[in-house]
Amino acid sequence: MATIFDVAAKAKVSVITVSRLLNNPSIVSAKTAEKIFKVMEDLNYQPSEIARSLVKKKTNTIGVIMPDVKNTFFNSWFRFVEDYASAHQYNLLLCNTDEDPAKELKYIKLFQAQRVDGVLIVPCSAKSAEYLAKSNLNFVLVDRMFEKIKSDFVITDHFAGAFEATEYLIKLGHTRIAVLKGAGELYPDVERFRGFEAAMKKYRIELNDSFILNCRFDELCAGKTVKELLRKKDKPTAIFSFNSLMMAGTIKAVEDAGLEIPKHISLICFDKIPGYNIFTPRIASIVQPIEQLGREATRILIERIKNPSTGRQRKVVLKPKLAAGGSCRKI
Amino acid sequence: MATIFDVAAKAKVSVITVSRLLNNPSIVSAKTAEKIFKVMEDLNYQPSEIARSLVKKKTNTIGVIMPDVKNTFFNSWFRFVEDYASAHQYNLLLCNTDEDPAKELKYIKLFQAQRVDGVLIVPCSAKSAEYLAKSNLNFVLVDRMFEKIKSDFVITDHFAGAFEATEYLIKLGHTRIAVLKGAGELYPDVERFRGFEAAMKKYRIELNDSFILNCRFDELCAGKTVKELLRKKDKPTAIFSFNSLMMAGTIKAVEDAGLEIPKHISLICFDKIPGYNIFTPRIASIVQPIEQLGREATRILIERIKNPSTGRQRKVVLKPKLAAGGSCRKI
DNA sequence: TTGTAGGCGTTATCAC
DNA sequence: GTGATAACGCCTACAA
Repeated sequence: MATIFDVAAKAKVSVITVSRLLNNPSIVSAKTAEKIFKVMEDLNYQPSEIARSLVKKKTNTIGVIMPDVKNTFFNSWFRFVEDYASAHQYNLLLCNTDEDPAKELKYIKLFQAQRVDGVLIVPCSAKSAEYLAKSNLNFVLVDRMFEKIKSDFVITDHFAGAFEATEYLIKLGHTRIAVLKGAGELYPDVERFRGFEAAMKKYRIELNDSFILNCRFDELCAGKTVKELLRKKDKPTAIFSFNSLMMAGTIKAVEDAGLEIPKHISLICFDKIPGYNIFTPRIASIVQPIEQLGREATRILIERIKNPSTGRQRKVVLKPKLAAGGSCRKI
Repeated sequence: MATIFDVAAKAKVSVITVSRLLNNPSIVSAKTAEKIFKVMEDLNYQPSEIARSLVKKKTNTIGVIMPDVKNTFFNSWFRFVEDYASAHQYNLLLCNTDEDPAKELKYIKLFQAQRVDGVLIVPCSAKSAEYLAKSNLNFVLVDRMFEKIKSDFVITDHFAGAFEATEYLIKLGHTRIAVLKGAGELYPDVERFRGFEAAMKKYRIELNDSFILNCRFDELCAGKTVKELLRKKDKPTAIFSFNSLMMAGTIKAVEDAGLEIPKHISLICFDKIPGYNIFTPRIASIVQPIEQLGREATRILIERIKNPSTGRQRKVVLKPKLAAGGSCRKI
């Protein structure tokens, strides 16, 4: 690959003139500029961002860490990030953690070594966030935050979303509501459960332990769990799933049990299920403001990159929206 | 961020000793090594991959260019790429083209400037591939190829897949088969149509022009197109969609028209539709070997990166598989 | 086993 | 308006 020296030599100017043409074209004479441009063309010269990064101490790269691009929620979020980043001349390095804290930490260190200008992360462990906070990296937590860690974050108001969904069911007459939640300490999950509890409390409905179901955030586990639930005598009239994949498993289990939606059971969940637009009835869901989650997070990160000294913590909490659907019925 | 000099100074050794510890630990004495490691820890030192790349002329980065990560097919492909790449110490830069040739070329040049070691691309234009072929970049075309361009590629046998799907319908007794294809010159689309034609010809079924429908590869267009199709007197008994998003649109149009699947109309398509596992009946589909498409492409690319001189063109053509489903009925 | 000098491709600094 | 030189952080010779 041609270097700036080759260009300079062939154009019979000094290296620095070529460099200036690239970075500050106005101070190079038109004649010289034209000559150099031609040589660049001939040599198909592309300035090395590597070398440039080395001296500028800036890579114009943002590292993105998320659980899994296969998840509709995350890949659609990623596109909004990309659009904003790309419009501001930033490239994206992408890594998936599969909710594995070890992978996560590994990737963070990798980004550090790559000297990315900033990190956008949907963290799966408080440890990573702590590491980031102690590091010199600019970063923004997305979708999940940790009380004890002071950092910028952009999240959805999971509490409000779950509260609204629960209230929606209650107002339709449901009291026997099962929730499908994760077993761990993930921020959204914990908040959502708090929202659920709060709504139940507000309407003085007692929680039924056998309706509070912990499982992995995937179809398989949800399918099994719901299948068991539906075998019991004591059935819920509605199921609220904290995750769309678990809802997919739920739907299958419900159909396998020969029950109809919403005739025998009402369903609602967080995020749209994959293929939500062809599935009938439309599953009611709490829709997160994905576009803002992507755009705002990236905007804030770039802001911080440009002005790292700012001590002020940027906290963005976005309201989700309830999208009603035929999957919930009045009883 | 601490540099190798800081580490060397604090550990009271020379820079090169630190460097060696990083690159060839065995030739550094255990005592010195320990001392240096401790300092690294203290300083939270991460060697700069930027500087390293500059001197090694190697970035350990692979650039990935694809139409859209939101598409299930591509994001699942990407994960296989990531797994393989990550296991071989390569990082991934990701860009989406939205099938826009201008964006595509822009991203290729960007990768060139970033000095990525190689490019994995699902190209949307022959021009990009030509540019790549003329450039000094290592690259592998994925899912799509161009006859006139000599390059490594890993693709699915689209012709065979479409042939099999069509034959499947024919053997079920269908002759009035509509195809939903793209309007452009995209390799998979062209090949699939050839496969469709070949199967029809084999069974001496005449093509009906009004059953050959061109549209964009999205739900909306497919929905509209199929809606119109179903309003006509002359209806097909089966629809074969070349893309899963178009199939989603088709399903909606079919349901809107009050038709039942597969009672009134049989459906089959390429790739799994989003939410395929909860939709009933299961839509029959031609399943591409995504894992191999990801793994093989990455493997070949890395092979070429390690041995760029090899002139031999690596061509991998993978067979897709027909996954039957309740969406097709015998007539 | 450890160290010195030079170079990777660019830009910043100071000169002309 | 243009140019020489040092610096960015690391590694590859070659020496000791």
